[in-house]
Amino acid sequence: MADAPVRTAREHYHHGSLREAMIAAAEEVLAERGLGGFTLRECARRAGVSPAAPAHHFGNLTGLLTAIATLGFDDLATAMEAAVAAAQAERRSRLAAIARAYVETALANPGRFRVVFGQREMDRQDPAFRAAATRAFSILVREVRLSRGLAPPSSQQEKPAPEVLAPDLPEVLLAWSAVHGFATLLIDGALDFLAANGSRETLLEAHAARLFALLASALSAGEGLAKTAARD
Amino acid sequence: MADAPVRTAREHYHHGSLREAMIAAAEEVLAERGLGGFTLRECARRAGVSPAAPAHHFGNLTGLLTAIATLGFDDLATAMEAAVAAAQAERRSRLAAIARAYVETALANPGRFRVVFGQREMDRQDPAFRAAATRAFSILVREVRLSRGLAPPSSQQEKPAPEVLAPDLPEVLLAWSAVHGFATLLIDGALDFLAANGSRETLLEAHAARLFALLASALSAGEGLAKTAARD
DNA sequence: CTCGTTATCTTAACGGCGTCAAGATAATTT
DNA sequence: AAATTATCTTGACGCCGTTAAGATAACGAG
Repeated sequence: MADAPVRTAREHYHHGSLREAMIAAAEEVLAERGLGGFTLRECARRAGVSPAAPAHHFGNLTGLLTAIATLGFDDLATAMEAAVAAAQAERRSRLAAIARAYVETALANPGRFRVVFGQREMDRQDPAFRAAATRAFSILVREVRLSRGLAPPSSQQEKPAPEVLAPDLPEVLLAWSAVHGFATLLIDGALDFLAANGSRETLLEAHAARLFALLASALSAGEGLAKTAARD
Repeated sequence: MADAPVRTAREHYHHGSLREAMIAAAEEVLAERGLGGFTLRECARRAGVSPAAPAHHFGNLTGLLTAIATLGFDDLATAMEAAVAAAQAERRSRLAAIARAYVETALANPGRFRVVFGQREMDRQDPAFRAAATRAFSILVREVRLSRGLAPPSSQQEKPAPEVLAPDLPEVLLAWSAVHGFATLLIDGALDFLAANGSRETLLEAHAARLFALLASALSAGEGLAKTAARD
């Protein structure tokens, strides 16, 4: 909750830092009730403010969701970087580490994760959002290349022009799709039938290792892919 | 639209076949406005009926969505079977065919696909829904096993006890995750930055073949996986 | 065929939602 | 000190899902 206003200001007519308070409230509501129970009015209520107040800061609900999505994407990128840093060991384990970080982030707050991927109307063209998305994607591209024994793209190349990563695009897409799909299936409950009565965290623990190992071996085996795919 | 009532009955007090009419209207709304613009009242309106009428047939919105999800899962399974039948050629192309069918189904009506995977509250315990889900999953399990040169599980085994497919579970999960993730990323617009100004169908055409080939080779290469995965 | 019973649908209302227009109040600039 | 601007409240609008009460049709039993 954290009284964000710089100094008191709660009972003042002007809130003082409503933007931060709204975002904090929104994250709270998402964690507590999920995306389904997410409401602009409820966020305003928790920020101690009238339903119309947020309009000036975010325009409308879409604006608030875009802000949340941007933060969520940033956290995703941060979690991935942290995971890589913690497991610099071997190429294969780096990829598994970011995969695990990705899924764990999704599972830790599914509502937030759903906002990031636009399950509710938001502005994917927003510059800040695009920057966060690009950052996360660049990490993935870099790690996929590393895992295949290739040089990562120059870090100057902030905006990954599609041509630059073209040769690795299938591998990157496979990695992202597999990890994102696993995360999505998990938080949507589509895999619950696999766990007699365990939680989704249990499901993750049970299958993540083998799944990511399989993915990693698929990517490195792909070095000779062109032929392999055509072989049979 | 299709005037479903068995005979006239449109201006009658009793609709006659409201259940079917509601489902048809719901599919229409989903196709037209997506899940975001989906509304029980709008469906009732199109069925030519008061907002309270559907309650008797579906209980509430959740009931309607569960019915839609069941049909959607069934169509998914049917599309996969049809794709396999059309491409019986070779093991590898069978898997690519169902993968393509899966993604194309998602792309053809994203709103419907989102309902199937519970982006809006529904009853995943509903027996009819579970049956449809099990059917689709069984197809995937069978095809993954076939692609690895193994005998498919006996078709008697309608309900795939987790133990039965345990040895292949990582492969099945990778396949499902990759395909589902690709479909999800596509319909959520997360991959739009890859297409300068093309449609999502263009994106699919551009990347599906290489992506699915890579996936297929990953699965068959996994025959020696046990050791690889255990090594950690 | 008639009559009660049951299934189906309508009307009217409730509270909650996102959003907008008008006005009040504080902060900031001039 | 006054004027301007930014911020927030109030009150209203239309739409939403759901419910309760009553109207109407279909149906089975006598």
